[in-house]
Order: sequence, then C-alpha cells, then structure tokens
Amino acid sequence: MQSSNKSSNINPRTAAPPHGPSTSASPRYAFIDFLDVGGTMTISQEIANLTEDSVQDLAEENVQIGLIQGTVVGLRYYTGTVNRGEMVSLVREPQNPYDRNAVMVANVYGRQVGHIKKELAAPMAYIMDNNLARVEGVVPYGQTNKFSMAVNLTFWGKEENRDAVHNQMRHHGFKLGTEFKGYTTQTSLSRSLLGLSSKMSAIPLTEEELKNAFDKLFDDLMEDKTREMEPAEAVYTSLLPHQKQALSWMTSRENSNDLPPFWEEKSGLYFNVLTNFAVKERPEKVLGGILADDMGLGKTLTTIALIVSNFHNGKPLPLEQSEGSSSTCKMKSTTKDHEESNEAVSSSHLKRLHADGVCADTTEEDVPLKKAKTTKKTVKKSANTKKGVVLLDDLDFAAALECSSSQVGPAKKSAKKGSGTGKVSSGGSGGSGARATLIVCPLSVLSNWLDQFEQHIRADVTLKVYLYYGAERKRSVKLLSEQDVVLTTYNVLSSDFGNKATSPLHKVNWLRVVLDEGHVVRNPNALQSKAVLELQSERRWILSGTPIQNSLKDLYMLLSFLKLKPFDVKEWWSRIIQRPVNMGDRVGLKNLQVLVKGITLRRTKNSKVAGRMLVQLPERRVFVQHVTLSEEEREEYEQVRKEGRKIVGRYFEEGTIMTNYADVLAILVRLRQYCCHPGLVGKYTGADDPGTPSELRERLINKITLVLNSGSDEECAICLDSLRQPVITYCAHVYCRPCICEVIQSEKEHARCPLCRASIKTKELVEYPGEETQAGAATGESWRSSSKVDALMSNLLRLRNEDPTVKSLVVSQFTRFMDLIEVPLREYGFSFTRLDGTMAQKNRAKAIQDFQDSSPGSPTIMLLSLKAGGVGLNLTAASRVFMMDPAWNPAAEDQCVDRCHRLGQSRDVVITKFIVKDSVEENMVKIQKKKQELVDKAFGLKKSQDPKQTRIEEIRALMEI
DNA sequence: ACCGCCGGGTGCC
DNA sequence: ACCGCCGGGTGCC
Repeated sequence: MQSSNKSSNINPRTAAPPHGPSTSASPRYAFIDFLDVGGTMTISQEIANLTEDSVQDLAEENVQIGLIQGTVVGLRYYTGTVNRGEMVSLVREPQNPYDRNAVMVANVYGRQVGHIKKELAAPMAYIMDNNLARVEGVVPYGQTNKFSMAVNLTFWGKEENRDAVHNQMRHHGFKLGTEFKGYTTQTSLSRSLLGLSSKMSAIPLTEEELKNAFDKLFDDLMEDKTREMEPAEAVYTSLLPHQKQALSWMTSRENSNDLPPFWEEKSGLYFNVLTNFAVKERPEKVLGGILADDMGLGKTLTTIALIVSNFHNGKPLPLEQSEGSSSTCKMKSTTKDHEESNEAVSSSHLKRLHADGVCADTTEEDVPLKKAKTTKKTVKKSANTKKGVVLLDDLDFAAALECSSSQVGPAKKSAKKGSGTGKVSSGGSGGSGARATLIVCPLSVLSNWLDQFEQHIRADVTLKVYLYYGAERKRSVKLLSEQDVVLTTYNVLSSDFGNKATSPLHKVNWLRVVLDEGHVVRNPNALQSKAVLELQSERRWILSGTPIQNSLKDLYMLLSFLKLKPFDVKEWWSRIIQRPVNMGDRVGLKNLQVLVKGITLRRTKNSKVAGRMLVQLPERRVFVQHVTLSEEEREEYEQVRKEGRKIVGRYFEEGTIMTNYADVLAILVRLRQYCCHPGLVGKYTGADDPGTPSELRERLINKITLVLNSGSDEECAICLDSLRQPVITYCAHVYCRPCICEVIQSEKEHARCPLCRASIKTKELVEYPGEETQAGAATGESWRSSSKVDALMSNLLRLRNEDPTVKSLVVSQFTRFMDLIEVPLREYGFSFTRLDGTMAQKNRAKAIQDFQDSSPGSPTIMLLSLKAGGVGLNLTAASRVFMMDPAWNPAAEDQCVDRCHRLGQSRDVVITKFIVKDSVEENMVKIQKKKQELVDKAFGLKKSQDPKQTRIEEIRALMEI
C-alpha cells in the first residue's frame, strides 16, 4: 500500500528516512507516507476515517475542558505549512517507532506539519486514546522558525471527563487553563478560529434565533441567479422562465473559473479566509452544486437540459441527428466494437427479453418493471400526439433492463466527436474527454427519468441513455464511458461498490455525476455514501427538495460529495461550521449561509421572479359543506356523546385523563366515526378493570388498533412526529417503539410513562398486530347510507351531470369508510379506483395509472386514504377533492390536496370539506385553526409547548367540557 | 537553534 | 581533572 520511495520524497532535506524501517504497515501510521503533493484526496479521506472511528464525534454535549499552549516540533522534516491563525488537526500515531505516544500535526489540507513535543504528547496520547477529550489545535503566530512553533490546544470533551483530563495533564506537569495567555483577541471570527472560548465572542444566538436561521437557511437562494439561458435545440420541451434561470445558473457553476467559496487570491497565493490556509496552486474548482428547488419545479427537466446544453467548453452535447423520424428505426443493436448497425431488432424478440428481465431481477422491488410498461404506453402515445418525440424507442427500456442491447449510436460521428472517450475510460487520463453523465437515483424515480428523457428530448436526435440496472447490466467500462447518460440506482451503485473492487461505475471518468434525491445519502458511514464519494467526475450535482433532513450534519455529506474543501473532511466541517453554529456563533452561521448560498439554488412554489409567481398554478378554492345529521343519526350520536362526556368528565375530575388517554381517544374516534357513518363504529371495549395479562393484552391490542385504524394522524408524545412502529403501554399510551425504548433504557427500572408517570417496562409494550385484522366488517348484509354519504353522492352526481370529464378525489382517514362509500359508487355506476396504505406497491401504481389516464371510460373517482402515498404522488387528473372527515393535522390535508394541485394541473381545484354540524368535527376544525395560527406565528414554538397540556386542552375542547 | 544538549578536548594565571 | 570550562556537532517523534 505504501512505498518507502514515497516517504523519501517528502523528506527532501534529509537523507535519513524519518520513520525508521519502512516496514511498518499499520494504516494509521502508514498513511503519512502518502503525503505527496498531489494526492490530497486520499489523505483527506484517510484523516476523515481516522478521526471518525477513533475519536468521539464532536457531539453537542462536548464542552471545553481546558486550553494549553504546546509546541509543534520537527517542522523541517515535512512539507506542510501553516499560517498565523490557521487550524491544524492532531492525529495520534500509535505505531510511530520512536514514540508510541506520538501525536502528529497536520494542516487543513492533510499535509503533515510536525509532531507535538514528546513530553506533551505523552498525556495527550492517553487522553486521546481513551476518548477523554478531543484536542484541536490552532497555530497562533504561524511559523517563526524552521524547527518548531507554538500551537494553541483546546480540549473538548464530556463534562464528566474534565477531572480525568486535568489530572492526566497535571501528572505530566501541565496545567490546563481557560485562556491562552499573551494572546489578544481580535475579531470574533479569529477568536472562534483560535479555539478561544465562545463566551467572549459576541452574544451567542438564542435557540430560537438559531432555529429560525436554520429554517431560513435555504430560503431566498435565488437573488442574482435570475439570468436565463436557452437550452440546446435537442430539448423539445420549452423551459419555463425559472427553469431557464436554473439552467443558466447550473451552466455557470459548471463552467465557472471562480475560486470555490472562501478562497481568495492574494499576491500570487490562494488563501482560504476561514482556515487561513494558503497555497500556491489554485484550489481545485468545485464544478456543480445543489439544486434544491421544491418538488414539482422541474429539477429533472432542468438537469436534462443541462446535460444536452453544456458539454465541454460551454458547447452543446454533440448528438447524432437521425434521418427518419420513425422511432423504431433508432434501435441500435449493441456491438461493442463501434460497429455501425442500424438494423432494428425485432420487437417480439425484445419483448421476450423484457419478460426475461422481469424475472431476472431478484434483488429489488419490481416497480420499475411495472413502470416499464407504463413507459411503453406513454411513449407510443406521445409519439402520436407530439411530433414523434421519442428518444428511446419504446422497447429500449425493455432492452436496457435486459441489458443485452443499448443505444450505442452510429459510432462514426460520436467516436470522432468524443474522440478519446474510450481512452479516458480505460486509461483514466485527466478527464477532459469525459462524455457521460451518471445519474444515481432511488429506484422509485428511475422510470420517471426514462419517461422524462423521452418526453423532453427531440425525436430526431439520438441521446445515448443506458440503464445500468438489473442482473444483466453490462459492466463494460468502455460501453459506459461512451454513453451520454447512464442511469442507475443507489442500490446498484453500492452493491457494485461493496461486492468487488471492480465496480465499473467507479472506473469511468464521468463528465458529470448527478445524485437525484441526494438527501437519501446522508449517513457518511453508510456503504452507499462511500460508493457515491468514490465516483470520479469533473462535475457533481445534488438534486434534492429537502437538502437538510434532520440536522446540519446532513449537509456535511453533500459538501463531501461536492469535494468542497476543506469541508469534505469531517473535522474541518465540524470545527468551522457545525460546532460554531450549534453553539450559537454568529460568525459560524454567517459562514454557513455564505457557503450554502454559493453552491445552492432553491426556489419554492411561492418564490417570485420579478414580482411574479414562479409557477402559476390554477386557483384553489376550499368550501366547507356543513352536513346535518338525520334525526336518527343525531339521536345515536348524542347518546354516544353523553356516555363519552360522562366518562371523560370523570377522568378530568379525577385528574386521570392521561392515565386513560387511550380510552379518551377511543371515545373520540367513535364520535368521529358516527359523524361519517354509523356502520363504521366497531365494537367498543370499555374501560373495565384490567383482567389477567392476556385479557389486558387483548384490550390493549383493541385500543391500539382502534387508534391506528382510525386514520387519525396520532402523534408520538416523545418525538412529536407521526407514529413509527407503534406500541401501546400497559397504561394504554401509544408511542413509537424506538422512542419509548429509549426512555426506558435511560431511566432503567425507574422508567415511567411520559404521559401518565405509570411505571413501564420494555417487555410490557404491546405491538400493533397488523393492518388487516378487521376488514370488510361494515360492508356486509344490509347497507344503509348516512347523511355525509348522501351529501357526497349528491355532489358527485351533480358534477357528473355538469361535466363528466371532471375527476374527483374522495379522501377519508377511515379506510372502512371508503369501503362503505364504494357501495353507492357502484350503485350509481361510477367508475373508481382506490388508493390506501394497505395496498401493495404494484396495485398502487396501477390505481394511480388508471386514474391519471384521461381516455373515456377511465375512472373518474379515486378513493384516497389521507396518508396514502408519498409526497411525490401525482394525481393531477383530479380537480375536485372531497375531504370526508377533518384531520387532526391540517398539514396532512394540505399535502393531500397538493397531490392534485401541482404542476401539471390545468383546471381550478375545488376542495369540499364535509363537516357535521354541532359535532366533534366542528371542534376539530377549531383546533386545526389554532394549530395553524401557531405554525404561522413562529417556528420554534413547538418544543416549548407542553404536548401533554396541549392534548388535555384539546380533549376539553373536543368534548366541550 | 541568536537555543539546549551531548560528548570530546582541554586544563594556572 | 573521579572536576569545570570551552566550543563544535547536532537537533522531531
């Protein structure tokens, strides 16, 4: 792995090898031998690995334990340089043959600067090896002589380790202080850089300010990015203004000669203003960035436009013009030797292959195959409707899946134009000849990419798109390098990467790598992250609507992928950005903002360009239709309500409302169900005395089933999010299993239920047994209608009379209510589909496809369960929405409406919410309004509110107590 | 390193 | 002188 030759290279001023025998092979030590001038990449990663697994993370609970000034020695043996005020990293070197306590000092670029003087290294080694503290260094005066220099060391660790660290240092005659003596503080920037205590810098940001700044981090990232650019001719679809802006911005990011963020040129040197690092060589350009537009603004189209519009030197990608417009003629058989062969492969043959492809695929879901058929269909259609805009002909997907055939275009032209592409791939030369763009995406959007290429590229040009997917995928580096686009999934990429070092994707020199839904790679330790980081490319893009999923940490992975130095190394990211920001440092936040702004373009649906909305969506109107219960229904309802109020009222008096929370919920659900349809109401297991454990268990299962099947978006009181892996405690409160287990783990045998303080144990958590326990119970025997169903039906019938082409979504939280609604729909001869959470993936896809189809006789109604489907769900065929029952969470309703009120919707959208007068539903609407006001008012408030208190108040309001 | 340390040369004033 | 002192060689871990 390392050679002793190299080690002598780095010691030009001494004949003696610095490390004694060159046989030492431990990676910890050996990587230093790699410190040659060009290879900063590898070193950075080595250091990243070292710091990652050997040292505790820079967790937020780490505090400053103490400071001391130390000495770096041995400067003359190494090439690494440091400037005044520059950060350095300290790396343990336990295999050093001269001193197993050795602590190496490296600069931001990972080049070794020297060692910590051995006397100080001894206690430091102990502290570092035992993870008592992290040590960070800043060089206060820079290098003043050839042999040694001062370094300000800051120890960060858990409070509980403070004494141990101080003792260890004292033992060796060192005293940790709280300030570096003789150092006058300057700006707060240099203060934070020098590792001085932050209490001296400007007033830190409050938690709320921080949260706010955080929420807004990705807002308004469009100023100065409003120049437009026309795409190359090969793009069939005309771009919207904001898409032309994105194209212009992306093109300029790719062609820019600007220095990366935070770099400045000063008298022949390149200077990083954050780390104070200076180099002679111009820092590597960061070509690419993050396109973080909201979903639906056309990231895919923009990217396609970029691919064909910005090849080398700002010229469009040279594409073969095909003579005939017949799509089937464009099929080329695969002959890897650059042979011209235009003969179309017989379609029946390919269809068979397609079928084989379906079976051959074992590792992943069969969605894309399902969608392959969709693709075929739409292609045919578009070929007829538009002027034959087909890129891949309809069999290509099949062929690609089968991978025995791909579009290797007529070799003559492309081989000439991209001369050297073959060489690049095999020889791995500089890369200026790179041609292909690799797109990595989640499986679920794979077919979307193919669709979009077909839709948006003109039919008379041949864009070579290869789907690197499926068991039969071709692993030829040459073949891949010759494509214009290679499409694959994160799974394929990481399984190739993990299985063998021969991953062809990692051997190609890509012109461009695009990570679609880039936020899915956010754990830097995951295999797929490593697979993504090791791709070689000139330009790199991340597409993501939500670049930061959870915390600032997520951004690290993205910067790491973009190779934005020095943030691609965890230590620098943490020291320069993450920790300062989390500690409320204003300068750190400012830097973060500058950083993000420099590489990100984000617009939301609400963004405006020159005062006009980015995307002009059709209108959206909401009507509330009040439903009056029939006398019979009212009687039943009131009876249940009285019972419920009595029970809940008693709980209030006793102050046991939380202890009996599940009962309360059950009562509320029953009331809500009565509002919809009496037939919905399941058997009620009362709040009797708990019996034997098995009876108790049954009771609890009943309750949790009731709560979950109700479709009410019940929150977990611990994480305040929707329930994941719901479990119910013996005291009948429902939480996410991971959340409550964490509570139990940390409090051990004293663990108490967060809602009622009853004692809880892990083994007493009862799981939700599964979805399909009580299906179809309501649909049997004699069916009767309800006021709400009647109201819906009269709407639907009127609508059908007025305009039979209008399609509607009928949304409910109760899947069993949907069962009931099916009866009259059939009776009145409506054609409908259904989409709910219990459906298998392929049935869902079919339901959506059927519904979106506009041909006569296609379903006009979709029964949709409120929470079904991801946010990406596209139901633009519908322009009417009927909300059958109010949700706890108004955002859930909005999201649902967004599925049809989005890009592609041509009609005004009318939403009708059915609310039963004088009922629990009206009260829910009031609570919804309140919640919305809260959300509108401030972001940071959610935490400060006591969820328990909020719930009690809600129950009061709901039950009118 | 315009130091500290080592070890050889040297040795009254 | 089994010392002190001088001055050259030397120098990270």
